[in-house]
Amino acid sequence: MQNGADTSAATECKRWTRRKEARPAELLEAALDVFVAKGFASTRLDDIAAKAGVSKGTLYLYYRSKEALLKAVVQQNIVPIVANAQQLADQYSGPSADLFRLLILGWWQQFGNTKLSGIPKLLVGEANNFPELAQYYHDQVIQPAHQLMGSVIARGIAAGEFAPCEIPTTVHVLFAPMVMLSLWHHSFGPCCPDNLDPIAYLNRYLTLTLTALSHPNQKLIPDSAGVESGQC
Amino acid sequence: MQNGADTSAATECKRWTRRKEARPAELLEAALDVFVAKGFASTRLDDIAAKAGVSKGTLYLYYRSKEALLKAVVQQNIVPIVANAQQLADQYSGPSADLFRLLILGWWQQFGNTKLSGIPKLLVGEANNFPELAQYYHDQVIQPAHQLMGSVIARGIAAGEFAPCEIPTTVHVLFAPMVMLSLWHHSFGPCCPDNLDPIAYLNRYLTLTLTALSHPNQKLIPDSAGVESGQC
Amino acid sequence: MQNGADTSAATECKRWTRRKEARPAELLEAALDVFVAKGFASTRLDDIAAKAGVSKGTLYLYYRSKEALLKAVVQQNIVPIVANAQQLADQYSGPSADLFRLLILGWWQQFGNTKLSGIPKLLVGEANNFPELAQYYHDQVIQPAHQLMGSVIARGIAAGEFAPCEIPTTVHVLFAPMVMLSLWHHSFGPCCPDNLDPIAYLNRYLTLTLTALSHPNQKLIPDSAGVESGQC
Amino acid sequence: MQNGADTSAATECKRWTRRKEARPAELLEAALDVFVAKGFASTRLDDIAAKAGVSKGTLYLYYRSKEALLKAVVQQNIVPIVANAQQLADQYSGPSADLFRLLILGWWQQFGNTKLSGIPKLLVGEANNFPELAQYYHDQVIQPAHQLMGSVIARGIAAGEFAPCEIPTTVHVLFAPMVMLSLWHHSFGPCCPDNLDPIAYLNRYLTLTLTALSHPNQKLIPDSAGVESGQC
DNA sequence: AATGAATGAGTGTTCATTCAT
DNA sequence: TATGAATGAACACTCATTCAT
Repeated sequence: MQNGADTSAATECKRWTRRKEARPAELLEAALDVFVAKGFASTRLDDIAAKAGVSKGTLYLYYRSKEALLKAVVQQNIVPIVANAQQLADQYSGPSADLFRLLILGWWQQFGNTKLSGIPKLLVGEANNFPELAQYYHDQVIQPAHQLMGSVIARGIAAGEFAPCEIPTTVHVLFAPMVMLSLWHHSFGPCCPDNLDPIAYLNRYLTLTLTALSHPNQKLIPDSAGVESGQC
Repeated sequence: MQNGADTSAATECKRWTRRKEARPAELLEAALDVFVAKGFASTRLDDIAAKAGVSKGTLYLYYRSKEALLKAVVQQNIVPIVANAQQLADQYSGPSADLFRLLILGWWQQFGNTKLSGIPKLLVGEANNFPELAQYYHDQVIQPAHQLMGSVIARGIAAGEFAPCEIPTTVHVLFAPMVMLSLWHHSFGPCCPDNLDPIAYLNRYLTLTLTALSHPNQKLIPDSAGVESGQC
Repeated sequence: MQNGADTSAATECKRWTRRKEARPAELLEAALDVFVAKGFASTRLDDIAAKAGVSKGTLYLYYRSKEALLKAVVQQNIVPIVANAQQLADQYSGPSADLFRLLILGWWQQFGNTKLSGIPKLLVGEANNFPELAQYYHDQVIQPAHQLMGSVIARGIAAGEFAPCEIPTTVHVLFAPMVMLSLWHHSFGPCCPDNLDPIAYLNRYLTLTLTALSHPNQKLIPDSAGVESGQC
Repeated sequence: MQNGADTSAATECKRWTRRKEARPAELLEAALDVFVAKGFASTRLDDIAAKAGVSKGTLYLYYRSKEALLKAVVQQNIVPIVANAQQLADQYSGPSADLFRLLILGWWQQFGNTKLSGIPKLLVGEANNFPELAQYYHDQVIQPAHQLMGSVIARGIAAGEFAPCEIPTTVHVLFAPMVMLSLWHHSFGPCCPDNLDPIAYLNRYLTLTLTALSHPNQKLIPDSAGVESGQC
């Protein structure tokens, strides 16, 4: 339970009053846990209610439907994080590589190493079923996060730290390993003995990424190599 | 019922024979389509049957259950792919960077640019519900694929093309963007206007990756920076 | 909660006192409205509470259950009406046809043209579910009302104004159009463009009824015509 | 079970084939029974299924929803009846009073004395909740039936048998006792000891009605009497 | 081999009722 | 007295699975 507070005897006695205010957060936390563990469709509202220590009906006092619960989980937990990171970047003066590293490590501490890291799995799985939610997540999280990483890279290029490159695509590529770390943790990770060490993974990621960014692009694919798009 | 045609006895006979043998593959293809589009839980067997042009009961002549169908979809489609790639690598002689590039482009043509690319999304979403299946996929696909990429990198290091590095973690990091490309295509991609161009993505990925691999690692994170693992 | 006004202590006090006494009546009025509009089962106590401007819990301070509320609605509203009519009839001296007409018009003004007219629909719909309530309504309302109309007809026959007839059955027949007017108003009426004009209906009803009552019965159905009862 | 046929040994053996065709009718009959007994909202689909001897799921093979079931009950049972009556009237030559009587008695035998007589109660109770259904019933049943009765009265007036009158309103008034007989049967009737004899009721109704129709209207309500419309 | 009618367990959602405040 | 948060039983509806044909 993230929040270690909440339990001094003094506060405890105002149980009823506190409950009412705390309930939504409690429910959301339980919902997050179960959604992440089972996926959206396989989650039973009973499970969430049980985990939150309330009856099934209580859920409906706070959230209109199962889908609304999922939406709330996403909205409540995700949006603030990107804003923090943006602020950090705005105030930072120093080498862009350091800023990049700082942001990645911050991501790890505030998101990746948190139960919140289960959310991307949820959304990837349900994006087709709830396009509106996917859109929301894209607009509120992915797009700003990409924006942020892009601005850091641009900053580095401007300062001559990084080699010039096409930024949006670069960001897409460089974001992938972070997201995959989340997904792995909540999908194959638990199944596999060769458990991935996230710290080693992050260090390696940073090394590779910053090495790549700081060297001029090699001409690696001759123009004639012709990678062409197909169907699908 | 799927076609009103009461065709001639002759063709009827041949078609039936062909049908019988082709059935399992037809069913799996239909299942793949629907599973990928809706996710496991939201897929109705009715939909798969309808798409395959058979009755719902027929599915059970070939597959014991919905879960078995999912397993079959995965097994049928995935296993062959890695073997091909391994063979290609074994026979290749030439620069490791070129081999790397070849494998990535092969992956794109045989998997990423195919409806098979929907499978990772499926498995990520259901790994917790079907650990056995996740294990299977890990053992049969992920592990061999990582093995392969690892051997290519080792080959490059041995030849002095790539800088020495810790291989397993590097592979994890470098595989991530490929998988994410699949996932993106089947989750957020359809929702978002700034549609990602896969070819540009792959080119940028190769450039960044091979640049990083071919340069000695910078000391980017001072030992004192202390990234420490937490809970979760 | 229903109004933001924190009025002065003085009025506040008076209002509260008044409120307390008025509450049951207010609740019943709200209940009547909603029951009539939606039917018993489709009525939510929330709706009644909201309409009455109280919390749902308050309803239970005054009425044991939803069913009790329905009973109270019926009891509170219906009983007084027949008594008034009976009194009117007792005091009346004059042609029986005029008395008949007076009673019908009184019925219209005090009941038919009132939200009370929604009650018969309620009872018809729920009679099977609440036999005790149906019994109560029959004993307290239908039976006395029939009694009254019967006495008026008997009075007319005794005075030679009406032709002799079997009274109880006649009353049943002659009451039907009145009840139907209520029911129509609260069922098909609102759906249909050819809106029934109640006044024209009542006038026509009176004309037909009094014409029929004041003429000797024709022999309309030969004894041999044989209408025989069946099952059901 | 209305239809005494259906059960010879020969037909019985084709059980499966026959079932499929017979099912909808069986379900509708069960639905009619339960709906009439309990009202729409208080009817559980389980009850209908049990009464029909099928599982709950089977209902959904034939009817999309509870509401659709109600609609089907109404459509299947009601519409044909009016058509029959219209045909009878079209072919009849003879005194209009006799035709009137014939139609009323036909109504009794084909509808009033049948479980179908429970339908009006249903519709009156649910008209507000399903306006579309009410509209349908009005258009398909009430309106044609009124039309028919109106044409009979017009025929009588034209032939000099009946006194001239305003027909639509008259029809409304004269239809009421028939409908009420149905409603009574399925609401208060079962609760009350003074059980109404339908045959006596019908005879009395016919006598009163035909007496009224065949005499010139008395001036019963002086113009000054002023029945005026009010609120509601 | 193929069908599709039938099943019934399972789940999201509603709502009358209760009770701590 | 009044509240409204909480409950939990109840029910419509779904869908994987079965099986007589």
